Amino acid sequence: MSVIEKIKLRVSGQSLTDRVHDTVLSMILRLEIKPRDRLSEVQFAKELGVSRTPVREAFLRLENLGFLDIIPQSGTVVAPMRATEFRKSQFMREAFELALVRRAIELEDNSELCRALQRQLKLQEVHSELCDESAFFESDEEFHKAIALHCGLPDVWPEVQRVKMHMDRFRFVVRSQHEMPAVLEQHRNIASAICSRNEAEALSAMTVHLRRANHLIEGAAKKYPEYFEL
Amino acid sequence: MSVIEKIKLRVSGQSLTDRVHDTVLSMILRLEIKPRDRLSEVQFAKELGVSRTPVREAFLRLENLGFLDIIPQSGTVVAPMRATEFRKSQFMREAFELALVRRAIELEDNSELCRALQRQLKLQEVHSELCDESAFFESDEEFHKAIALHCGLPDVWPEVQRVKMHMDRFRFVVRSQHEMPAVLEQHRNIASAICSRNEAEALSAMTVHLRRANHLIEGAAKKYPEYFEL
DNA sequence: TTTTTGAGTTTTGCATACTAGAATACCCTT
DNA sequence: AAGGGTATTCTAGTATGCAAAACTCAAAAA
Repeated sequence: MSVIEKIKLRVSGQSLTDRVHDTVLSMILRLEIKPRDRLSEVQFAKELGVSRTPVREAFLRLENLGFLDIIPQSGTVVAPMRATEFRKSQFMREAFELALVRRAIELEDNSELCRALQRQLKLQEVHSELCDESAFFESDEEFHKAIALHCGLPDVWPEVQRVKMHMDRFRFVVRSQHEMPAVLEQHRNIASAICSRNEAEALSAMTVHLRRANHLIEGAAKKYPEYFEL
Repeated sequence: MSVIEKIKLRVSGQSLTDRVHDTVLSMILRLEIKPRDRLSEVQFAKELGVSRTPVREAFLRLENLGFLDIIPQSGTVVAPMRATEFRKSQFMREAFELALVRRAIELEDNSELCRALQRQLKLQEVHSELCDESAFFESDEEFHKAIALHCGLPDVWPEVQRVKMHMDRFRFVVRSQHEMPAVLEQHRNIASAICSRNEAEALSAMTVHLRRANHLIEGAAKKYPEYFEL
């Protein structure tokens, strides 16, 4: 029997390939299909009511993104959470976001950025009090996105998002329910340091924020060894 | 008549898709097919003696990489050199390589890295004297690659390479024949600053190096406006 | 002269059929 | 019962066929 019970095309992109891609990616990130789970092009095609072609093209995209391992003539599996992948993503995200912070501080007029950050902080206060995790998560993204956009680098944000997805996948396994207040506090530190143009402080605060879940990984690897590859 | 005269599969990867991908990418980077040139899946399939499928899959990969624009039901064109793409790639490469330099300097034992850098410098001296551009280019890559590898981040190098390709495409248009001595000098500065663990100097030298071609872009855009999209 | 419209061509998107290789199951041998 | 070898059954890789959207261009109408 399959690992999949019932699937539907979730997102309505343009092409079938896009929709299948978004659907499968969402399932991977939410751990509805788990690392090392075996996938089958024909099975997904049947479940989704499409042909193999868009499924295959979606799988190829997901392999490029590092979420699937396609073994020729053999099979396709959800990529295990690799220590190397984690280190790589961690490094890349730090490199991006710290460089963005530096730019944000060099900005001649950062008032608009500061307003945007404050707006998200207010939202996060509310979401934290209401324990609305998904809304908090969304505002979290907007917070980081705002920095990229106001630096005049809107194209960089999708790239940050790309590596962020991998980190989120790791973090999803070790998610602690009540980390919203801590994250909010870290965001406050980042925002205040940026707006007061304190570079050292801003870089430090962002580093702390981005590394917050690092020490939890090995615990998760012990708890779910079948997900990991170390 | 086609923009393509005679093509052969150049690289012998594993799958046909891989080979087509490498072939077309090489043609794009060498400007054998030019920005805004119209491509056709069927035409390439015929020329290369394969079916549409591997060509299509290669095209999709190249679209993801940002080298092709696929317009549904209309056509596929080589992506023009976009100012936004240039800024993005420039930012990303700086973020990566500066972060790598920081790590290299924090390395407890960087003797091996320094030896590797010196080795490439020696090679570059020779290649520069012999005016062997392609060999110099190769050693240039190895120089930057060495930094990533000796930081214990081998997985990051392919990512650097990925954004580097875009920059190289820009630089190919504005290539000045006799820049090898200047590049060699910049490499020397970088290597000596890294090996003497002078962080500020190393970052500055790397920044200068990575930005060396920036001011030439607008000239190139005037000379070949049909390649660019500003 | 300008615009429109419509037939025909070309394009990619998607579906399906086929091939070759890898994994597995099964049978035969010992 | 265990081991080895073969046949079957999966898989992804590739080829091809079909459909629908978009572009071309010429002819007709305003």
